[in-house]
Amino acid sequence: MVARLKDIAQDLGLSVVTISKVLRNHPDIGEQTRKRVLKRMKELNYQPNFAARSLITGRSWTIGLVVPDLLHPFFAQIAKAISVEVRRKGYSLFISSSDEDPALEQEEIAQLLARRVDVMLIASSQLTVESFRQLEEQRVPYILLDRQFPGFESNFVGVDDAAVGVLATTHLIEQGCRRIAHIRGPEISTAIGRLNGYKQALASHQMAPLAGHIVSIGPSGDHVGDKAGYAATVKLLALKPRPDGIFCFNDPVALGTMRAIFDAGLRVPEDIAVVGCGNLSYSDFLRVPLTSVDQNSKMIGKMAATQALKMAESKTPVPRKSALVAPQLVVRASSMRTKR
Amino acid sequence: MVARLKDIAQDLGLSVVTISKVLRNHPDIGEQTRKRVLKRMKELNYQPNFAARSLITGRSWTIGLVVPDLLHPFFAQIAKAISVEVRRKGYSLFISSSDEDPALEQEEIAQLLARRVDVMLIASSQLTVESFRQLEEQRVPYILLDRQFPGFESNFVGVDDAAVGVLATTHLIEQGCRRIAHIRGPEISTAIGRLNGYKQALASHQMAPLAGHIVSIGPSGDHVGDKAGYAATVKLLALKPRPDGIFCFNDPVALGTMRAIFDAGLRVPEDIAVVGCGNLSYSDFLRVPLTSVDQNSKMIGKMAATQALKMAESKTPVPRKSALVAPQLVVRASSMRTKR
DNA sequence: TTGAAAGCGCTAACAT
DNA sequence: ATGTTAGCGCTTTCAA
Repeated sequence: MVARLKDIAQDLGLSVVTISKVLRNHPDIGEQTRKRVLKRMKELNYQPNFAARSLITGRSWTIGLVVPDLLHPFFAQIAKAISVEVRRKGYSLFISSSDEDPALEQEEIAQLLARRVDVMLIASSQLTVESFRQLEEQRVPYILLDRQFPGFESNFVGVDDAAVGVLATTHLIEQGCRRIAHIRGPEISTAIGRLNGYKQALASHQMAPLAGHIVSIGPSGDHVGDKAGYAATVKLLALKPRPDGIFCFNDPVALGTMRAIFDAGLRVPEDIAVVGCGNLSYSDFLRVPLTSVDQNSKMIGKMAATQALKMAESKTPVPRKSALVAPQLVVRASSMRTKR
Repeated sequence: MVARLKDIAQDLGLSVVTISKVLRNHPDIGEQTRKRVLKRMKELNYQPNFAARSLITGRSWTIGLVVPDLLHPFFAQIAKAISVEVRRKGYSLFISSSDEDPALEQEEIAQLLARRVDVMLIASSQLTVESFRQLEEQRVPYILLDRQFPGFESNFVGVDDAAVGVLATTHLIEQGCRRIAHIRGPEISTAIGRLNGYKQALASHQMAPLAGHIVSIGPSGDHVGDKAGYAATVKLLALKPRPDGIFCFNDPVALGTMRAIFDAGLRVPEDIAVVGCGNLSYSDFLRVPLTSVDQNSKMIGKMAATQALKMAESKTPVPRKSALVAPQLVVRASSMRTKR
């Protein structure tokens, strides 16, 4: 059988409360007693019963994470980083993958809420802000990851998407591109931020997007990003004059873009330079290695975990905090038009 | 405040027990009463307190999953599939990433055990079988994923690794390769199984591995697979005669292999055909798209979840079961030497 | 068909 | 420095 405080108490002729105090490093316990108790705990490999503890403290020592797609390396990396950080403090992590389905996400949030998680971390695939109401109502602290909602104040950790756009676009300009197109993502904060960064970078070089140079992949998710990128690029290639640089919403889109360029008999980067976002692990191994903006997902996970732990530990509500992580450009062949 | 059974009982002038019975669909409750209770539950958005329930039933409605690396698409896919399946039945999933570190894995298992998970699912990075003892002792049902331990009986779900080796090697033979090398993985069941399949396929075609045609990537994990694959391939290319086909332990290794072949001024597949394992998502986008054996990780996750749920629900120990999932060959350019 | 009593393992508040 | 009492929210057993 699994040992309980009561067992240890009986073995040692002490009361349950004394054992409990030792367990939680309560100060007023005699040195002798403490040692005896700890010894016996080791012997029995005692593990506190979290359910019992939760019942009385009202805390579950548990954190919930909901991501749109666990298969996506960006979210997998975040999940991994969070898992590592919170475990150190004795928390365990529920992870749930919503498959980019808002209805499923709602259910998952509800289920984790029923588990009385101490904090919720959500990379939401919602378009509206409704599902966060139940969190507010139940007073469960939560942090949004990666995607924000305009006009909705909340704790947030994610990459600085405007900086992503600036970084990528400025790089293309510096590589000599003069007709830089952007294949933008769907109507979520990340895509909007990158688009804004793109415009901003052009503006600071006295440039502006040419007609038809901003195309959208539509509402499609990452799993079909390459197909959407291909289609979008075909449109761009039909323009006259055609672009000489393309900043893609993300790496899967950039793969489709490069394929479309090759299929048209053109070269990367000589005819068209390409920059993606995400810095996926395969970027090095492509026909033309892909320049990409790294989102620093590990750091996002770490910061989210730190903030989550702070919120879990604090008795009183922690002030809202929005943390933007700096992205980083990783230059590879797909954009190297200048020799160095 | 969050609603409790007691609140509903008071509101309706019933006892807590009655409410509890309605909650669990207990038969002997009057139709009228049941309806009244359910109505009130909806109104209050009642969610049962899992901690209280666990405390008395001894079940947590929780499942633990430990993988070596959540970033690896193979494990991410398994985790995702399991998460989907178990949620349907009202279970939540703790996911933990051990970073291929046996000591960390031990800790994570211990922590999840302390959480009283109903079932443990483990893709172990252990070399020995020690850490499973605590599971046996505490009588927590568990299932090993992907990696087995010779001579150690346990529940297991994974791909049929011998079939992986047979599939890949037979394919290379059929493509006309006659000097087929194998870059094998570390001393774990998956690598050993694939190696055996490789030998077996050669044998059934009256062939045998040539001298020096089996090289190992050593103990390195997947994150440096490409470097290890590169080094191993350099050795193979030095052989006379050199191989005309290489079956690689996994896709990252195959990437390194192809790079080494290109660096040597040779062509894939004309000079050397290459087959990997894992069918990673980028396989289509490489300089030469990579033929790979798919491990059917989604199915592995699904079967593991089904088995786990069966074990969680059953009062008595469920008979041991070892399930091998059939792999599938996905042919791409890296091995297509014959026209069709 | 409904409810009263007991208790799961632990912690908080208050004695001693 | 140690122990007593009470109770967290729920389920189980048994009685009405």
